[in-house]
Order: sequence, then structure tokens, then C-alpha cells
Amino acid sequence: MEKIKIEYKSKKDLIKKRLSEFSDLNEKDYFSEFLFCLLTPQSNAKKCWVAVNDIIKLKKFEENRIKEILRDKTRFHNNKSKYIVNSKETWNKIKNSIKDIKDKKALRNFLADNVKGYGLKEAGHFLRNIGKSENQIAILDRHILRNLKNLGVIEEEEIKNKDHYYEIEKKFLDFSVKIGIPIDELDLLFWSRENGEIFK
DNA sequence: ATACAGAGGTGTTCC
DNA sequence: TGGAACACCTCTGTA
Repeated sequence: MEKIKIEYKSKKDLIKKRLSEFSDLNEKDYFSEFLFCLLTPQSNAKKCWVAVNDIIKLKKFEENRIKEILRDKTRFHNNKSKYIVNSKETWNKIKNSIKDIKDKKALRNFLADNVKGYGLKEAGHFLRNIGKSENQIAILDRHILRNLKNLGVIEEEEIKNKDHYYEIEKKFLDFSVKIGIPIDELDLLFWSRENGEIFK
């Protein structure tokens, strides 16, 4: 635990800078982040971002065209191209929910239930990337779970169901309080550990 | 060269 | 009703 605190100190400024960039994001850019989080499951984040920038240039969100863009950049391009076409249609509803639902966990759960292609993990990822996670949300992917296990915060890396996700989320939140590092910053810290930089 | 694990998971089906 | 099994899919790094 002391080791993490030391590690945190050395990367604190960089992490805070990255988080402030998320918070400073213009609302016009929310949709790009929304698409990005639809693409990242089991895929390379940087290539996903390249794909997003190709997709938002399109005049029309035509499924086959999106498929072509995704084919060599992400896994599951057939499913994801469908999710993206669908998300374009429901974006207004999603945008309103971001404004209207004040409780961040409730908002995260709403997104997971109403966006095809979002589960709890990606819904949280999206909120963090637009600067609205407010240190209340855990983005539980395999890297974070591995880190939590190594730290003894959890026993097993597998998430069984929604309630189990909430349970691990609480343990992660409690840990972040205990160690005195906000959970949004811990997430980026764990990530910088694995790939040496802080992307998104 | 060929093999194989791993990539910021989610949706559907079947019982 | 809930959860286990399976489908989705291709590229990259490492041995």
C-alpha cells in the first residue's frame, strides 16, 4: 500500500492533468466519447479512437460504411457497427439523461440499461471520459480487477453478475478512501502501470 | 514460421 | 428467474 502512494506521488500531476482534460471537454465532444466506449471492449483503445474520428466525419451513419471502418481496427465490427447506428438514433435521449439524472450511479445504471453495447463497465468508462464520474464510479475491467486482486482488495477477478459488480465497486471505493487516493485517479494510475502512459 | 494469449465486454440462448 | 455457455471477430506481441 505504501508502494502505491509513492507511485501515486510521482504520477499525480500527470493524472490530475488528464482528468482535468476530461472535465474540460466540450459537450459537442461527448458523442465521440460515447462512440469510443462502444468500440473499446476487447479492442485496442488507440485504434478505437482512430475509428471514432473516421466515423464522426461521415455524413450518414450507414452500417456497411461503419463496418468497413471498424473491420481492421476493432474486434466484433458487425455487432459494433449496429450499436453505433443505433446510438446515433438514441443520442438525444442519452444526452437528456446526462442532464437530468443527477445521481451518478443512477445515471451509470441508466446508460447500461438503455444503450445497446454498454454494460456497467463501459457506461462508467463513458462518464469518466466526459468528466462526470465524480469519484463515485468504478470502471471494472480485467486490468483493474487484476490490480485489485494483487492488492488483496478482492479474491477473484471474475465478475459474476450486476450485484457482484456493485459489490466489487464498493470495495474499490472503500479502498480508495482508505488509501486517500480518489478512485478516478487510481484507475488512471493502474492503467499507467500497465502501459506506461495515460490515454483514456 | 506457427502457435497462442491477450486486447479497457456485451448480448443472446438455453435450461 | 438467473446464471452458465456461447457468439461475436481480428490484430498484435511474444515464444
